[in-house]
Amino acid sequence: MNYKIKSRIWIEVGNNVLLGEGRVRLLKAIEKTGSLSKAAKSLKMSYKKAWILVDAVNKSAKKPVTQSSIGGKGGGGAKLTSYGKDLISAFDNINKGCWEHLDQELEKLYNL
Amino acid sequence: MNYKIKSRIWIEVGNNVLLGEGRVRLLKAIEKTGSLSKAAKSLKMSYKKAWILVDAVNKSAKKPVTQSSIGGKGGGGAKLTSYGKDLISAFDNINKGCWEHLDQELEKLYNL
DNA sequence: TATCGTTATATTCGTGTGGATATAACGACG
DNA sequence: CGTCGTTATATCCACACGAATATAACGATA
Repeated sequence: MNYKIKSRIWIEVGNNVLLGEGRVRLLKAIEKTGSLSKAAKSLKMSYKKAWILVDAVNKSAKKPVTQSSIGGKGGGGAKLTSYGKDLISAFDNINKGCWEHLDQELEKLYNL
Repeated sequence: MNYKIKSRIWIEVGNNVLLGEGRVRLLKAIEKTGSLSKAAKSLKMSYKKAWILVDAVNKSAKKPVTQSSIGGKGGGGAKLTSYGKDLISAFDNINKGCWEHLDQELEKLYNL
């Protein structure tokens, strides 16, 4: 009866959260805009929160996920490392697989 | 490198959350203790929060998930309906399947 | 060398969430 | 008929979290 199965997945390394859906959204926005402040604005998120998230990602990851520059043309900016892009691809792949798996499980609720 | 993929799933009906991991834990505690207050205590949860959760479950579900009585021997109590037990079984089944699926996906992170 | 937009960081403030508390109603039972 | 432990509900309060704000540092470029 109109059931939906929803999910949130995240990747931990040690005791720290490395990537979750919110962090991935933010990283993608950085990739698109080339700046942390613009990325935050595009997601209607405060700069502070965005900065804390990116900082946490880089502290948990084995290699830097973003590379930022201060000053210079346009005031500076931030972009993803190729390692960061690889992580995002892996996360998206796993997350999509999870959704598809759960969609198939919906039938287990049909008679309830 | 010591990656873990974690997940939370929940079932929605319409726009309301029907069951999530916390609610299932609470319902199982009710089944075990026969009382909402004892269930809350066993989970170190306030009675208020427990009551609100159970109320939300019953309001979202098509049929009652718990049945409670006030007064009488022992002051009253709460127990699961057979419909409630079926829902919990389905949830556990789907959740366990999700974990196993994600465990297999871990290999996608091995080289990162 | 002044300007500009960004990164990076501290501080203050409002708000919503949960915890603690209080209380009424209830019904079996001694 | 009084006691008891529970369900059900309202009220108050503390704390954590995010939003908003302020400010310093930075480097290319005009």
